[in-house]
Amino acid sequence: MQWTDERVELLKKRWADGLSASQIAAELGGVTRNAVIGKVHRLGLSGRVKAQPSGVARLRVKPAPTTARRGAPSAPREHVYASHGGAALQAVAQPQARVMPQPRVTPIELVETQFACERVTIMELRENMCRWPLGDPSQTDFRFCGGRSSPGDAYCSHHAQIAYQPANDRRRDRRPAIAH
DNA sequence: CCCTGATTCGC
DNA sequence: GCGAATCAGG
Repeated sequence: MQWTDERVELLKKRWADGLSASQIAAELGGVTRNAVIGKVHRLGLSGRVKAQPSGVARLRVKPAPTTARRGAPSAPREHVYASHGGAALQAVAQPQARVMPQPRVTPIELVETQFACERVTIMELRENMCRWPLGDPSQTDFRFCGGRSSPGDAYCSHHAQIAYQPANDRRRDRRPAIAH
């Protein structure tokens, strides 16, 4: 694939939108996230507006000329960050919690977490995560189980058991009620 | 492990 | 210029 003007423009836009490199790569197609990141750097777009904590410029010392080749794991690159933001972190003192932590337990959670689902949002859902729905898809608190599933499989082992329950097994209610 | 961006360097 | 391999981090 080549970086046509159109693709570059879309890349710029999505990058400005805050999408991750992998997301952009998926949208563009034909490129990996590495390609996207590489291009971003070549375009000089790197370093998205990340609330620079203090006035400390994120200076990066030029790496000393090294004899180590790419991929030499035992050749430790010297740490080159001039600042790690330590001062800025200290400046942000944690305010005392004014409100007691509350065990917010909604009825839905009572029911749905009985099997310790990950409860991921659709954005967090990945290929190898269980897509068992939790709750009302029209509500904002709708989640998916998110448990580990074999890549390509819709559900985790637990929910697959429910989903693919053979019809002739249902006769005498052998399995626990489908509560979740 | 899943992911993120950053960097190097052979091509 | 491109991007895989790698690093460093969340």
